[in-house]
Amino acid sequence: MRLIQEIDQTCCPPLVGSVLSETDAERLAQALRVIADPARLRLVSLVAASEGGESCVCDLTDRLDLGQPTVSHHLKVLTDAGILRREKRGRWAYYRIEPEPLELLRGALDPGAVGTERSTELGVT
Amino acid sequence: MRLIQEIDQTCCPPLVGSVLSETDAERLAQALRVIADPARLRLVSLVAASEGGESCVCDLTDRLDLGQPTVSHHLKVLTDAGILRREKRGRWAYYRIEPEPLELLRGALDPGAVGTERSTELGVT
DNA sequence: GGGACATATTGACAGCTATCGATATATCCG
DNA sequence: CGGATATATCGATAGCTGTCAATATGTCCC
Repeated sequence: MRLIQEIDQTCCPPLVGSVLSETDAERLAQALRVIADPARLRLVSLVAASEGGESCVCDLTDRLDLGQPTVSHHLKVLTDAGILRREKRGRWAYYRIEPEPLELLRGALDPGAVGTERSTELGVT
Repeated sequence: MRLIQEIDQTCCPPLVGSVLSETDAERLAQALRVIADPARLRLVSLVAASEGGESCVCDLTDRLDLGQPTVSHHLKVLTDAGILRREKRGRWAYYRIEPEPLELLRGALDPGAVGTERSTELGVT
């Protein structure tokens, strides 16, 4: 039983700039854990690089040296997180990138204030 | 026994733009796992927000609701990854952010080619 | 030296998760 | 309907890691 772990607007306050609350840290960590896996990184990379911007599971399974259930599992994790979108057409399931979540994660990693004095200007709690 | 897992220039080819090799995916995943933890995210956030850009361990231990050995462990993981730098002065150890690794990770997440045709232009393997 | 303090290391353990084989579900086709 | 194909789900397991208590190391000061 896996919980939905959608990466939404509220998941990713910037890592630097103000101190992360326990809740925010938990949320951001959960979002990062989704992509902190080699198989899932390769899946995202494969889908993004595929022509038409989408891949069906069979293509992905072929290239990952992992069993089909395992690939399916990773795709579910990525989809639940909102990073991939699933569309079923006939017997096949096609996955494509949903750009926003990755962009949000990226934004959370650095607002450009690392190592500067800006951090103290922003009302540290 | 923990391996050094320095995040260097070679760790983070872009996630999107070409297909990640198994090795690159493993490296990037390892780097992401370092920050995919709520305690470590809060540590980075705390250090970045502290005045002077540095904190000693005692300050961090106070604010994390975790035991001192646990905080020390997380600081070691972050330091081994190159995200924090340790400087010992007297009895105290001070940690500060090393901006580059986070910036590299951030860069790996998206070169701006998500969902565009650019990915196919870049020589997909 | 010796006590107090700050931090690091060690060893143990519980919880999580990546993986697999087996099976279920769903869709197409003849 | 029945077989074939594509994907998802289930149950089990092994390996990893975050956490802690106990202890070690290092530093200052009297």
